[in-house]
Amino acid sequence: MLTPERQQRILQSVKKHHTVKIKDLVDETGSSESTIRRDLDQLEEKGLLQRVHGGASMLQAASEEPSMGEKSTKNASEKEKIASYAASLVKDGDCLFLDAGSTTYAMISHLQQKDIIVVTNGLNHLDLLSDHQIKTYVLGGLVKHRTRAVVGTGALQTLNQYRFDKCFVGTNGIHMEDGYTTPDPEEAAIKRAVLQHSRQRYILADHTKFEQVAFSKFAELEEAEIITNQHDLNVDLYKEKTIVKVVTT
Amino acid sequence: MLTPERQQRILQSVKKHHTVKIKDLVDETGSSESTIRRDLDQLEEKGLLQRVHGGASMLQAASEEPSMGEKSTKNASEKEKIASYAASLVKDGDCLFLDAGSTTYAMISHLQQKDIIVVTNGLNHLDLLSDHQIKTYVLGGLVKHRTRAVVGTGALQTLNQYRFDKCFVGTNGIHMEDGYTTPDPEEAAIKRAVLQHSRQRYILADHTKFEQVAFSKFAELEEAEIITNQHDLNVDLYKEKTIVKVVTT
DNA sequence: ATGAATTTGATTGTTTTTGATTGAAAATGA
DNA sequence: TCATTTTCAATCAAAAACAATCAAATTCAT
Repeated sequence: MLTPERQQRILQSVKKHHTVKIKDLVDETGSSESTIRRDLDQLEEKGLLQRVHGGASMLQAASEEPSMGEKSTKNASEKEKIASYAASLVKDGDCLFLDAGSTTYAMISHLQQKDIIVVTNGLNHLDLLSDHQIKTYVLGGLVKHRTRAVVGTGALQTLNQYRFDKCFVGTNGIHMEDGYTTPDPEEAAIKRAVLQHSRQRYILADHTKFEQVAFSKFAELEEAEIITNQHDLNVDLYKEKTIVKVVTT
Repeated sequence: MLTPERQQRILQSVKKHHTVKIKDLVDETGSSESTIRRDLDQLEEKGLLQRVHGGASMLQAASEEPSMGEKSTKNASEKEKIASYAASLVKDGDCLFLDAGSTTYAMISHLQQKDIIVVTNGLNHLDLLSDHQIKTYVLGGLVKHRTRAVVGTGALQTLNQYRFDKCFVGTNGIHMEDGYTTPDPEEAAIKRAVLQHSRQRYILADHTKFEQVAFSKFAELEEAEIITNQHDLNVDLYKEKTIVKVVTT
């Protein structure tokens, strides 16, 4: 692969995901770590991205949509921790569902070399899953452009064909009375169906999601375990209703 | 091979792939490395491409996503011409299927601002479709990493839910006796099912696909119209079996 | 046809790029 | 905090690509 092409791919990847790990770039391009490192140095020199420990991220100035961009980068390290722990729960031979969303996306890098089958409705996930040679099924249905998720009745029907050992689902709100909620009714329908078809059910949520309520409810607290990170809020109350794993490291 | 012809081929190759390796150009033209090197130097001198270590790439200015306006004017590649014509067949209100593959991919840019619904099994298509805000459904099923297509029984079942006004399908081989063929049986199965569910059926194929036979047959010649570009081969024989549109402009 | 001019392909030694290695630095986890 | 793991920067040898050169082949003009 020629240098300009490789660097172009790197830039695209950074633009698309806001942050990339060197390891993922190595997988994606097939080049060595040294080469990627040199590329990143050059690209930073040109002011096209920002080097960070373990990879690279977009420049602050260049992030066009402050709302969306910030949202997905802000709690990146916390999401990474949650994702890392979640991935450690996955065993060889598992068949799992990965919800669309940035936290579940972060899981993928930690799943490599596991002999598993992944089903997902997150279109952004597919690139990385391909890179890691993970056997992947995608739900069929309407493509939601904003969230890059597959939704709709078609997706629900596709889901009926599958049963999962474990599922990892994101949420926008966790609340004692109102359970798990998300803004989009169609995505909620998917999440609901996924939970119904899975033996073990995990909700991935950083601390900003607690005590929040969004429009569409997709499950009661008891119906899934919560994986979250450490924060001020005391989660003992929630622990009375379901298992809550607080990832500390 | 004559010098102007060779350099023309080089330019085409650069335009097509954005970057080319010298080795590939050597294989493609049958000339020696030295000659190619000299050609590249000259072409760079003229400002028609950019030399990079190991090959050449398009000029920075042109390497940005070419806007559709200029693309459709003169120097459109053969694939572009086919894609452009195919897109012109699409009318407001149509529901259509776009096969995975580069020619159908090229159609997408020409579909903007049409009020249509697109169904596809090509994962690479989704980004562009999203960009153009085209209402899109994706087939569900196994993700074929190499071709970035969705295949498998799941996809076939999903297909049963849809009926198309028009479908645009790629192929690897077109042959008088053996009909339309493609190397992968699973992708062939998809193509077959798509044709069955569509009112009007178009096969997109540049001239290299004629008189070729691949492993898996997915339809007889009569079952679809062919859209191709102009070339030496006389297609009258094929016209006895089905409609063949030869795109000239 | 003959000789000059041009183009081509092979060869040479040089430069650039690449990937692996190593010890230092940073992040992580207890 | 300290030990462990991960990432980093620097270095180096191998590989790939390069520019320069030259002889053979081709083309062209006379």
